[in-house]
Amino acid sequence: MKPLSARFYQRDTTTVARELLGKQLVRVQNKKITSGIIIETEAYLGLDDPACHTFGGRHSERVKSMYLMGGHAYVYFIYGLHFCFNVVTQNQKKPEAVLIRSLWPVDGIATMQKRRHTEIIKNLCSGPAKLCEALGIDRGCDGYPLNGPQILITKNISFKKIEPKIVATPRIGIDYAGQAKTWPLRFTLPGYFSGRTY
DNA sequence: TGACCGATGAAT
DNA sequence: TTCATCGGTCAT
Repeated sequence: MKPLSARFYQRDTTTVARELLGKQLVRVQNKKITSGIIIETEAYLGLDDPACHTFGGRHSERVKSMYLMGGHAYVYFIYGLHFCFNVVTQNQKKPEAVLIRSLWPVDGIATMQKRRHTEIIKNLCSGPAKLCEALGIDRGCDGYPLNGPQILITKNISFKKIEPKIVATPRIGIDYAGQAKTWPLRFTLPGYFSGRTY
């Protein structure tokens, strides 16, 4: 399992959000491996994006990881009970990120079922907070590099195969963001995994 | 110090 | 569609 290079992340955020589809997110914790194929992402475009936590150059303690070089994790706590996992993109001058919204479970499914308190496969990683719980990702993972050993992202399905299937839609849960709520920055693979175990 | 609100999930 | 639930943010 060779992790993606840092250069993969240090590019245009929308491009990274699209190309992360079909990649495999791997979490190693207490010698337990859980992983899944990324099937839904959202791009957050930094200083000029009203939906982004760094909009207008906000630089609080919570978002400090977004100012790391591309290739690190940004994990934050939301709604008083959930965590969301993001991949930092670009560079320190461009604090942008990609929210990972759902996975197709691959490794460690029994572990995920235990952590999620459900046997139902489709409920394990089908949401940003669900996949964090299934993979054991919390605020302690904030700022981790994405080339291991605790968290890494590897190639899996070729992007050429994925690309024709990608559908772009507006992002979820950002009604406050004015015009930006219509920007097509959410990327999914509708039906791609139907007929499989997901 | 305090009010407000959220990149959600689960039950209804 | 409703609500649980509390940290982050920003205005006092």
